[in-house]
Amino acid sequence: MLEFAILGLLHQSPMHGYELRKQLAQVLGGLRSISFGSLYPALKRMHAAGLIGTDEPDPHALLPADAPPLTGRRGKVVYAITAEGKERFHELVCQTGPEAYDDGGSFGVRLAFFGHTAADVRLRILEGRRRTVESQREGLRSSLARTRERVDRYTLELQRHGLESVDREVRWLSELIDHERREAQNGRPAQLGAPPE
Amino acid sequence: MLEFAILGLLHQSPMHGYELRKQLAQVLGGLRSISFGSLYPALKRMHAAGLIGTDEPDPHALLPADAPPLTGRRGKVVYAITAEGKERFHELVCQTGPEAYDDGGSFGVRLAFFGHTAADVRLRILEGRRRTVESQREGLRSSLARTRERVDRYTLELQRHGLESVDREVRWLSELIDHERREAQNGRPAQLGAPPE
DNA sequence: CCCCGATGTATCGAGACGATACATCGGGGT
DNA sequence: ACCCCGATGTATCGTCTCGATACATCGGGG
Repeated sequence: MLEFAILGLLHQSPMHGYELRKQLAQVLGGLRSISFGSLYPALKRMHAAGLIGTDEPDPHALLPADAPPLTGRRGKVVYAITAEGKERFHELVCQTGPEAYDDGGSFGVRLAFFGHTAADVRLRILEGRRRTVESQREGLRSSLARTRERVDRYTLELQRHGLESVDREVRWLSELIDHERREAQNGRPAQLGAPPE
Repeated sequence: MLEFAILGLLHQSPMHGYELRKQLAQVLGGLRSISFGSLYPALKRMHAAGLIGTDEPDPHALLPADAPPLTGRRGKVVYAITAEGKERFHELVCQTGPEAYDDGGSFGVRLAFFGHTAADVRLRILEGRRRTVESQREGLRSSLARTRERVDRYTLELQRHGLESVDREVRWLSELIDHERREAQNGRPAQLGAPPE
C-alpha cells in the first residue's frame, strides 16, 4: 500500500522523504496523508529489499559558491527507484484482486496511479470496487431497515449519512466505469491483456 | 477510542466479546467495525485497569434443566462495566477537545453515544467537527484549484469526489447543529454544564 | 452420526500512528 | 548584528490496530 505509493511517486522522479510525504498527500486526494513514523520505516524496509536506492551525498562535502540555485536541500537523503523497484511496481500495478479495491485506502492509491495502469486492469479494479461498495450499501440498507425505531436518533442519522455516502460512491464509480467503456470503444479497438512486461 | 465504545456499550448491558463486536459494527454506522485482534487486547487492558470486570462463571458448572432459554452462551466470558469504568466513561463523554472530533473514527463513536452526552457538549463537538471538515474542504479546494490541469484525470476525479464528500458532510453537520439549536430553544431553557454524575 | 456454519476466545507478527527529538536553513524583526 | 521562528528534513519510540490463524463448542440438517 504505502510501498505501492512510494514506488509510484519515485517512478516519476527521485525525491526526499519530506517531499514524498507532501506529494503523497496530494495524490491521495488531499484528505488522508501518511505520518513520518510510517514513511521512514517503509523507506528503510524498501531500501533493504533493494526496491529503492539512496543518493546519499557526502555530508561533509563543502558546497562551492557555484551552487546558489539549490533551494535549501543540502546533504539530505534522496531516494530513487531501482530496476527491481520498477519491476515490483509493474507487478503491483497489474494486480486486480480484492487487495486492489477493498477498504483501507488501497483503492485510492490505485486510482491515483491509473495513468500507469492498463485499460482492462483499470476497468476490473473499478468494477471490483463497485461490487465492494454495493455490498456495503446493501448491508447498510438492511441494517437501517431492521434497526429503524430501535436505535438512537444520532445513530440513525449516522447510518443515514453513511448510506448516502456509499450511494454517492457507487454512482461516482459507475460514471468512471462508463467513461472507461466509452473510451475503450472509441479509440483503441480491444487492448485486452496486460502487456507481458 | 475503542475504550470509549466498549465502555459505552457495556454501560447499557454486560456482554460477550463477540456480541460486543456486532453491536460495535451497528453503532459505528455499519461500515467500519473492529477486529478481534483489537478487541480482545483492549478488553484485557481495560480489565487490568479495573474499568471492566469479568463475570467468568465456573466452566464446570453443570447447567440444570431449569435454564433452557439460554441461547447457547455457556461458560464464556461476560464483561461488565465497573464503577471506575462508569467514571472514566463520564470523563470521556465530557471531553470537547479536538480528540473528540478529529479524524480517525472518534467522531463517529462520539456521535453514536450522544444519548449519554449533555446538550452543550453535543453542540461543541458538532461545531468542532464542522470546523475540522471545513478546513479540510478549504485545503482541498485550493489544492484542486492549484493542481487542475497539472495532474492526472483520475487524481482530479478523486479530489473532486473527495471535495463533494466533505461538502456533503459539512451540510449534514450543519443540519444536526441547527436541530440541536432549535431543540435547545424549544424544550429546556438552558441546560448548561453536564449533570455532575 | 457426522459434518458444517455460527458462536466464541485468543495470539502472533507486521505495520501504522502520534509524539517527540533532533538539526539546518532563510527571513523578518529589533 | 543578533535572535528567534517557521519550514524543511531525518529518525525513533511505545502503543495500538489489523489480518491471519488457531482453537473449541453448540445446534441443526443430511
